[in-house]
Amino acid sequence: MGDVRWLTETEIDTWLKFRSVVELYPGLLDSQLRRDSQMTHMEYQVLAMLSEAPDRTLRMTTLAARTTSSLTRMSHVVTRLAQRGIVARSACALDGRATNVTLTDEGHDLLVAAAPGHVTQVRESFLDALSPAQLRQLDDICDSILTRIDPEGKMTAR
Amino acid sequence: MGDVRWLTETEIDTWLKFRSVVELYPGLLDSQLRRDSQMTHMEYQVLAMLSEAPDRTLRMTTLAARTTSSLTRMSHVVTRLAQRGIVARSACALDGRATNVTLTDEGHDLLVAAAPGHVTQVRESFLDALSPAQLRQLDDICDSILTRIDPEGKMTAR
DNA sequence: AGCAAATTATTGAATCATCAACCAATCACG
DNA sequence: CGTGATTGGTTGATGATTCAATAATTTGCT
Repeated sequence: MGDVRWLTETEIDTWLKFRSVVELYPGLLDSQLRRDSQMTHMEYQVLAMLSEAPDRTLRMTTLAARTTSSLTRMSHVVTRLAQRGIVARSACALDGRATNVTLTDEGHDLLVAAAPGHVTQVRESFLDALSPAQLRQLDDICDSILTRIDPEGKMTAR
Repeated sequence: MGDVRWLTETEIDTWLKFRSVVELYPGLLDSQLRRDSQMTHMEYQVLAMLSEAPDRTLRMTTLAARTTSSLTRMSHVVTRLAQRGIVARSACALDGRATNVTLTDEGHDLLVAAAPGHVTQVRESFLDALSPAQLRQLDDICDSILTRIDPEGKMTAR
């Protein structure tokens, strides 16, 4: 239990900026997708990950890991998407505990319709805001941070 | 209405990492503060900003801007903090529309008790994860992003 | 002065996330 | 081969955030 190392002025500045970004960014993504495509960013991410998976199907745990979601949260998200006919749940033949989630055709149509707006948002607020050098720097920076906050890579599996 | 510029593989990689960070980070801060100090990160930020203000008092709008919060959200947060005796609302003498929010002594004690744990969390998950060069890079990167997502600086006033 | 527009803030309903508790299936290992 | 531990997943209650609507005050203009 050593003493706390308080932050310097410079550290506070950088920290508060970073804090603003992580606090503001999720809401930005949510509001564009909600407004234009009636879905949250987490829902979009689910559709995107399923659309790239074999048979457009993934297990709950995998889906949660690929979208940085807790299993609990994913369960609620999938319940809502299933009620809307966007995904379908099914039992996994290989493991009786597991649940498979499949993207329906309807869900795929929804993703196709939502993608341009979302990609444009990502370009305008992120990719086009930074130089190629900054993007490379940020890639490394995110690696370092993720190593600290999710050492096992449980939440960030690819 | 031009065509969408889809993302390259490299862009997708960087984007998904960044996305993971912004998605994971707020929850990390919340869970440490909730566990150790019975408050959310937004509540901590309110206490921190008030503690540095003259008379430990700020107007709602200023408080919202300094904590990257909407006014609506801040109104709810302040209602809860006031119920717990951590802050006090009062009318602003200069502008009949405005509300002042003041940190109580009890609130200040709570902040003092919570600060070491929070600062340690910030060091371990952020400042100590990055080199001095990376911190400088990230400072610039955050400036660029914030310019895009909050051009007027409405949410990020200091 | 007088009135429209903008600013400041609050409220209530709906939505979403988190936490704790739980259940069922599989694994590890004596 | 059985039993305790682990893994995979769901549920319901609680709490926080957003959205839309509303109200009161001030500002800008003529």
